Amino acid sequence: MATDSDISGGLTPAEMSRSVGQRFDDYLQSRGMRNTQQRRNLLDLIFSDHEHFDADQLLDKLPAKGLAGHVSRPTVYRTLNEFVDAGLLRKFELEGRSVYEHDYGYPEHDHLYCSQCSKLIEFQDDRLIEIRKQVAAKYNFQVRSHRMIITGVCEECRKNRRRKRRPVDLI
Amino acid sequence: MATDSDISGGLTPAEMSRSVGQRFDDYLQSRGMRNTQQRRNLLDLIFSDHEHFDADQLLDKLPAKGLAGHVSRPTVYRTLNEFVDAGLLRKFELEGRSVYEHDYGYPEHDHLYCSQCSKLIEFQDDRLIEIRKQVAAKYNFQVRSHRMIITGVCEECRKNRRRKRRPVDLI
DNA sequence: TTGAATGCAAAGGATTTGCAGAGGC
DNA sequence: GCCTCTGCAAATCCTTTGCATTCAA
Repeated sequence: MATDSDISGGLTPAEMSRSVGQRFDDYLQSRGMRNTQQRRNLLDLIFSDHEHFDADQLLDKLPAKGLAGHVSRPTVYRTLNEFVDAGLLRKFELEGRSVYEHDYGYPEHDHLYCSQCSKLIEFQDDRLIEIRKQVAAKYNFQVRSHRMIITGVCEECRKNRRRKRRPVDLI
Repeated sequence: MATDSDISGGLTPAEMSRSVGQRFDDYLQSRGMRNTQQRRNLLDLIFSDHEHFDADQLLDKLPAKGLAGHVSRPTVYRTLNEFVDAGLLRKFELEGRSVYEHDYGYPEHDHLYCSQCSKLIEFQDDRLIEIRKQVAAKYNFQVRSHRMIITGVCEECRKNRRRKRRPVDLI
């Protein structure tokens, strides 16, 4: 395990995007929803790489207002919820914001979170699944999912620690 | 392990409140801050039991506005941050809100979260600490803390599942 | 007395919603 | 053409902040 690329399923972004697109089409079909330009724009943008992102970061990556391909803020939020619903994205809370990552076709994993530079590092450890299984059995709890986040300081920030300020603040 | 009472340190609430009070006094002293009526009210209320809560739930437990012992909303928020700072409370995010639980004198643990009734169940498993240690070593990551939440449906809600609606919605 | 803390009102940031017009199917 | 979707503006929710007053030390 487990940088972002180590952990991926082995498909190219283009292949991934195609199969994700099919799944989303099915989702739309089954609900009588429409395959709009905006939904396609967002899906393409999101599945062109494997990064974690929040709504604002996604908006920043979109063409500016007025340009072709732009999508409004409310539609971005609405569509992100649809993607989660369709099983394409997973959502979790970090520092009061919603953060999204690929779900469909992407192996289950957890995260290290650097509180200095806000970087998320993925890791995978099967023992977590074993533990959650045992705990669930003990409490007669029906598991849907889990989320483990280890917070601290990443390797890079440890090296750069001449000052205590965040790199972000120094820009 | 581990209902709330199983997991606790074995002190009575009164004993706990006393030692927590001392720690908070030290915190205030060391920063030239004042031991106000409002801070005492909140500390007493919070450490009279071991429940998880958010700011609104705490406000609901306080005497109503106008009555003795009431504390305003901004002061509640300010004081909760102080308690976290002082190491008395731990804070985490759930469904977009900040949730608080006892930290000082309370063993490290993780949670099962019921998505139907919003109940939090505590559990403790030392293997998680071992895993986080190993993962941290692999990524040369300096751990400060971790948080694991297993989401699903609790025993009670599984039994009551004649309807799919939340108990909350039925009231 | 004096600076810190409180309460009020208002601001702030993230996200959602009502509605009229645009656009899939 | 019908009905969904979009974009706009405004609302909502949670939390924080500015400021005059109150109060602990």
